[in-house]
Parts: sequence; structure tokens; C-alpha cells
Amino acid sequence: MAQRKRQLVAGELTEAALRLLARKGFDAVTIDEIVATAGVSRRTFFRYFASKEDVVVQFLAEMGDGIRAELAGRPAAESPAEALRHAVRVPLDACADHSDRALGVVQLILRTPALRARFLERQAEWRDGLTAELASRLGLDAETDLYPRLAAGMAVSTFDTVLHRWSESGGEISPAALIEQAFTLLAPSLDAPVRQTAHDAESGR
Amino acid sequence: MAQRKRQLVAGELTEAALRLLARKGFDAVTIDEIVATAGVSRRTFFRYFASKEDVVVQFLAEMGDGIRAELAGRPAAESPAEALRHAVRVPLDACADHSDRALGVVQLILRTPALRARFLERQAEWRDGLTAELASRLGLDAETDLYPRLAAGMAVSTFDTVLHRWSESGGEISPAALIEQAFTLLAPSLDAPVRQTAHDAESGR
DNA sequence: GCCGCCGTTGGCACTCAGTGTCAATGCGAG
DNA sequence: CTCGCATTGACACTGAGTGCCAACGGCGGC
Repeated sequence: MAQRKRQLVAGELTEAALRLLARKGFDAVTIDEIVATAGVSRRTFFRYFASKEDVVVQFLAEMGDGIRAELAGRPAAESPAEALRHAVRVPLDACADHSDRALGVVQLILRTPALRARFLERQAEWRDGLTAELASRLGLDAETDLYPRLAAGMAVSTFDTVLHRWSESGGEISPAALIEQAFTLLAPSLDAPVRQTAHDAESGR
Repeated sequence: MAQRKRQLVAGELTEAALRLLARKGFDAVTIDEIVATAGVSRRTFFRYFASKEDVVVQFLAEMGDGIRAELAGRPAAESPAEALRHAVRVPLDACADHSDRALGVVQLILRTPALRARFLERQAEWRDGLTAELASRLGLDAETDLYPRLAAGMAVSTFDTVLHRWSESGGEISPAALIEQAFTLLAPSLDAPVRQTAHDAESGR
């Protein structure tokens, strides 16, 4: 009831914001313009979004949840490279599937410094989530073992790289093949049989 | 002459800022306080630094140049993993060598969201620089080959991870050993004999 | 020594993001 | 009908960042 209205207002706000921002550029649009076209007050905007950037970037949070959930749902027997590959596919396939909506937003984010910065923050959160997930999956300690965080970093880095390519190609090249290439490249390290363990670290090497 | 004075004022400003920020936290310090203790006007502050964050983070730019320069200076015969390892060592050793100064700044950056965001932006710049350097080093095309950007991402990710560990240990653990561990982990992918080339990509795989 | 040139500075006014506060509104439960 | 409860709008305020202009201060030419 009230929950649905919140959803509605938030959608109205993002839609108005996205249209304006895409047309005039991020810096040239004030929040007063956004709320004017959305028909709510300035104060209400900040009840829904913490900042001007958030109205563009907020949806990335659920993307992060999606990635981590996918990783958590992969079978335990699967190799890290394989599991991470599937996890990274989730948001990228989502982009490719809704390229008419997503492409404009992604290009806006990647070409606007303030938005790209927020995007990088989100990626760092994703990486932390994947790090924890990988650690629990492999029975490693995320605080002492380098592997989980480096592996998560590689996955997020792959995501970022593929997204850039996809964006710059105007949505022409499909992410799937690039992901495949990236992970065959990374697999030798991701799936190396010998990994640093907490015990090794304590014993000094 | 005038150049030296600029250097002097900038130093005065950063010193005053760092002292205040470390004591009271980033958000609790206003630019008016900083310029008051530094003895210059508010307007002058923004002639030297583009933002409040920049006064803390600006030195990272030259760190990026240092990393890239080190990579460019490594012998061409050296393997990518080896060359990148040396490049990443540069800023980390600099931190460890001046840990009395650097540790406080690093901890401030890592625990302040606004500063960490700027830090991530810098890392992205570093990665782009390393990507270009690697591409030219290996005769690859940074636009079509995934390898240079992924490899640069691994290097920057290693830097970030090691810096975190170093910061959280209070400067106790030396970065050198961690870097070694990280690169032996990454070497199988970094130095894999077969890499994607521009020609392979054009022919579809 | 005097004068104009140029770079740096300070002060001022302004826009805009973001926050706290409070009164008004709307709505369902009792 | 009325009492909460949540949402909203309006107002005021702080603080970051920018544009503009006048005032300094060194420096070479005259």
C-alpha cells in the first residue's frame, strides 16, 4: 500500500532524472529541475535518494546482490573461475537484454566523472561481497588469505572491462564472448591447484 | 621564484589540512578552518586544490606517474608479472619507508567514504596508464585485446589489497612479502604463453 | 626612479547540494 | 469520529565550489 507508493514515486523520480540527465548532461541539471518535472518537492527527493548521483546509480546495488547471490548459488564442486564467470554474467546479460534502456544509462555513467566515481564505489562493494562469498565457499579466511580478494578483484575487473567495451561499441558486441575470453585468460590463476592458506600465512610463507 | 612560492603555499595547506582532518575527521572540518590555520583565504585554497578531498589525495597522482614510469623502465625481456611486481612495489615501498607520515593519511583515506571514492578514481587512472604501457610494451592493442587491461587491473587490485592489509595491521606487516605472494598467485595468468591478440579477436576467437 | 605588465591574492556574491525542523496532510485502525 | 502513523512540503541553514573584480607586489623597459 504505502510501500507501493514509495516504489511509484521513486520510479517517477528516476525516470524524470534519467531523461533530463541524458539530454542535458549531469552537471547542467539541478535537482530543482528534476523534482519540478517529477512533481514532488525538493525535500522528498532526498528522502528517496541520498544524492544526485544516487538516482542514477542506485539500481547498481541490487546488481551487486544479484552477482553475489549467483555465486552463492553455484554448485560447490564448480571451480572458482567457472562460478565467478557465471556470477559476472548476470549483470552483463541483464544489460545486453535491456540494451535500449541500459545503454544510455551506462554511457552516461561512464562519461560523467562524478557518476563513474560512484560506480567505482559500488564495484568495490561488490568486490568485498564476492571476497566474503569466495572465502566461505573455499573455507579460507578473507582477512589473511590473499586469494579471495584478488580473485574477487579479477571478477569485478572483468565486469568493468567488458562493460566498457560494450558501452563503447554502442551495445554492438555481446558481452558473453568477452567474458569467456577474459575467464580463460584468468583461469590459470583462479583455478591454480595450490593456493595460499591461513596456515601457510601464519607459518610465514 | 613564483613557482617555489606556490609549492610552499601548497605544502602549508596540505599540512594544516592533514593535521585537522586526522584529528577531527573529514566531515567535521570545514575549509574555512583549514585556510584559517594555514593563513590564506578561502578562495586561494581552491586555486591550489579542486576540492576538499584533493588536498588529501593529490599526492596520489604522482604515485601513479611513478608506477607507470617504473613499468616503462623495466627491461623489455622481463615477464609482465615481474615488471608489474616491480611497478607496484614503488608506491608501497614508499609508504612503508615513510610509515610515520603515510600511515595516518592512508588510514584516513580508507576509512572516509568520500576520500576512498577519490582514491578509487585515482586507481582507475593508474589502471588506464598501466594498460596503455603494457599494450605498447607487448605490442598489443589496448582497445581490442583484453589482456592489457585485465593485467593492469590485477596489478592495481594487488596494490589496493596490500595497502589495505598494511593499513589495518597498523603498518606492522611489510608490503614486500604480500606483493610477492600476490604475484606468484597471479603469475600463471599474467605470464601465460598464449595471449589474445588483435588478430585473434578479428578472426572471431 | 617611475610606469606599465603580469601573476597571485582576497573579498564578495552567487549557485547548488544536502540536512534539520516543523507543520500540514492523508489514511487506516479502533 | 479520532487517534496515531507515515509521507510530504516549506523554510531555513550550512558548506562546497565558482565567477568576478579590485588590490597588491615584483620585474623589466623607459
